[in-house]
Amino acid sequence: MATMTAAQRRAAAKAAFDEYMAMCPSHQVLEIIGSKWVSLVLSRLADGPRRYAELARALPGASAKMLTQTLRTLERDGFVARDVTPAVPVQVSYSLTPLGERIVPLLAAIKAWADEHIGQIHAARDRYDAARV
Amino acid sequence: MATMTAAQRRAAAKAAFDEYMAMCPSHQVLEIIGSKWVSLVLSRLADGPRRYAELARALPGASAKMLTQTLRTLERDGFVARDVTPAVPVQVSYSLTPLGERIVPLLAAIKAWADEHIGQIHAARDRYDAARV
DNA sequence: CGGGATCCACCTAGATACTG
DNA sequence: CAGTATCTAGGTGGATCCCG
Repeated sequence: MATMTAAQRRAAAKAAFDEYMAMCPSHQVLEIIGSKWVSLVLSRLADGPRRYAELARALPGASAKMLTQTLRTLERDGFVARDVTPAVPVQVSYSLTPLGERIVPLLAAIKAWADEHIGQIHAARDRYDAARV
Repeated sequence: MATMTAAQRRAAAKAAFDEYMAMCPSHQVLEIIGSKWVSLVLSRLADGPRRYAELARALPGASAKMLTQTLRTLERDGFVARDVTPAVPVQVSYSLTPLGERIVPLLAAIKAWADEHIGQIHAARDRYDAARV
């Protein structure tokens, strides 16, 4: 119907925007590192290769499913390598690829910024929350 | 029961880990900027103050609810300022605070990294996907 | 204009159980 | 050891209606 033109136009704009978002490199990277367990896993692997169970022990908050999912995604994106040693029982080791090592400094930069400004963020939160009690 | 000791120990470790995560500055910052619309809103405001409707038009993919929610969170965290001009109808303008301006370079660094490495990520994805067809 | 409130559909993450 | 499969509850975002 003609009465839906405005809605349709909005839908088209939204679709185009979604497509743009999906293409935007910085948003894709943000989606990767913003994922809950990625930074933790990456920082563990930055110290050297780790086996699955070692990662699981180091990250008690992550369920096996999430850990596997995180590792699969990172493997797919080329940040980590998965090495299977056929043995009984099998041994699987994860390590950073060159690309994975290149993102470590970025993570470090984010951490440095966070450490420097987290106090201001908390102060702002306290102020905001106090204002609307 | 004594048989639950292992499970209890895991639960305790998870709780401690969750608490640590909640405290970790870099994870908090990652949670903020990893939020879907934050980087877009911030980049818009980096160019100067914008009114609510202007932001909504610039971000067709965001529903009014999400835009409001994003702006509220950013305001609470001290990144943006909300200025209300009492008029009929009322005018609300959003702008970056000094803290908000300080995060712009970090976002720029992420963008630079993303632009430089997105090709490798896509190549890795293609390789991974092709390998398991 | 700039939202708040409400309801709903979807997706995700966790728990559980099983396997090579 | 290193996962996979299934089920389900809870959270998240969208749509809609209403208000100052």
